[in-house]
Amino acid sequence: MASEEKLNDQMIVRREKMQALKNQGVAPFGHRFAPDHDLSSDIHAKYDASDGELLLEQGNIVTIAGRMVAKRGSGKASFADLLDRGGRIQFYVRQDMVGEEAYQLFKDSDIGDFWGITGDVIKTRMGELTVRAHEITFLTKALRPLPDKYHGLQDPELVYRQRYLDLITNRESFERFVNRTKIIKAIRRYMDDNGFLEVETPILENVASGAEARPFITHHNALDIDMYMRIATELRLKRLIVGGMERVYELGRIFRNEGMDLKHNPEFDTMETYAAYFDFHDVMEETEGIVKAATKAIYPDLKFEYQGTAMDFAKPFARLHMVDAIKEYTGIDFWEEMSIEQARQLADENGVAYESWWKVGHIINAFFEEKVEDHLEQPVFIYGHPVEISPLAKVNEKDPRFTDRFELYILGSEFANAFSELNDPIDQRQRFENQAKEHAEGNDEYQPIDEDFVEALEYGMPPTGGLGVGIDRLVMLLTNAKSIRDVLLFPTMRPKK
RNA sequence: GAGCCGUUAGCUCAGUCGGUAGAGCAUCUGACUUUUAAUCAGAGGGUCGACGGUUCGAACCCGUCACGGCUCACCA
Repeated sequence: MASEEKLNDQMIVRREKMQALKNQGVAPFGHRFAPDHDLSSDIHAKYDASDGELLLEQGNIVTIAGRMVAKRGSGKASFADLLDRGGRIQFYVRQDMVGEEAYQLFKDSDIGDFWGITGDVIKTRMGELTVRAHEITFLTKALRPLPDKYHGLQDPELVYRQRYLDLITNRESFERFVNRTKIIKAIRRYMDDNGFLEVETPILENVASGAEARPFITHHNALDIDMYMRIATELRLKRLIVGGMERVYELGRIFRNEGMDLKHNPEFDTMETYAAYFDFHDVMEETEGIVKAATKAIYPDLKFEYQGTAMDFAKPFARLHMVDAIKEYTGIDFWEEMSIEQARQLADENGVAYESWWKVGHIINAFFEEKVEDHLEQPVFIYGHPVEISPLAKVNEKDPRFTDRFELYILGSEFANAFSELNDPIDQRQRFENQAKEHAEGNDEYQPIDEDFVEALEYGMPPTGGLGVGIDRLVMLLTNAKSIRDVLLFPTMRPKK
């Protein structure tokens, strides 16, 4: 509480200035102000190229509002920078133009205060586009000083806890969040344009299923039952396919009670899409379309850099069977039928660790993750995952060891996971039961049996292609962010105490 | 969860061998009617993350804890 916090010299001075404003009849926390529709960025766009003398002749009048983020005062004429959502623009206040009283008010104002400025657009001697104030309106007092105007806010803890300060002082961070929104809007537009219906399904669930992850548990008081925060939207959306919606998607928050690091936050956004009559090849086309539409929103030519690596999304994305990928990078051929003993021997020989309850498919997956994943740089669809690690995917018609599933890999990370959905209720029940068995044998991340979902399948779900996309990961890639925390406005933090 | 690193003025950061705390920005006073991290002259501002220990003496050495960052493990 501020009342308990010790005020430093600057906070005391600003409170005194606030009182002085009140005494003069100026509201320190003002009311409505009507800037015209031009933001600082619009003014730059319109006039940056114009000649200074021409601008003076034209006398273009603008009204802008924003936070004063820099101030270069002088006796009877001052320059300052105003920040609005379009960016910064310099403004110029002269005593002989705004009057003595207003000029004194301006001189007494602090960096961080909000001003409304009406004036003409000019260019200074140095050629900087500037709004020369005719009238200034004090809008809001800042009672605390802003972070260093040159370095911005650097302390990562403060960047995440006090994101508003990061947004004020670090423009690239502000732009990144604007781009996040552009990416998400582009994805939604792509889905809408392709006949998918956006839906919303429950976040509070009685069974947390649809993925292998530990859920958050919460409690509903009136019903006196524990509930789970959803870990996926999968099983709800498939019920809607049973219900005849045919093409649905949901883009929203899911929650997993697991570790946090550069790529993981306990709450994060996914998009899942389901299309009746699609198989996983159709979903690959769809996925490529989504990723390219998202990329285009930021990089129209589909070329960009991520942390120094050049990425080119203009070309078609490569497609590679998981077993072929392992063969390519290790020479080991898992197409050959083998016993669990043989698979374990290969794992031992190649330093791949495994659990006692693992089957051959788990070991194939481990080879992929340890020997292949890191080498995948440009976008590639890896398909044909073993059935053991794909409890919701349809098995391949020709080789029942593998499923009609794919994941999109870029720069060693997974960006999408998709498959021809399992629509056989008998098989589905069997796979849930196998998962329950794995749980008993030591896998603590498993899919609990969702009886209600199996019942839905019994009514008949058409052949369906499903897709899951990690939205935050995609935003990281497209905004050159190293940490997931840099694309989340308010990442999860331990309480400050 | 483990290992390593960090925490000093509002912000960004120095701080030597353990000897009573420094800079820039910001703030305050004064000067200045085209500045650009404005400039010039002066001034104020600190629970050195918290607690404990060693020592005549601790920002500095040791221990515990808190918060954060990175790496690893698990996962998307």
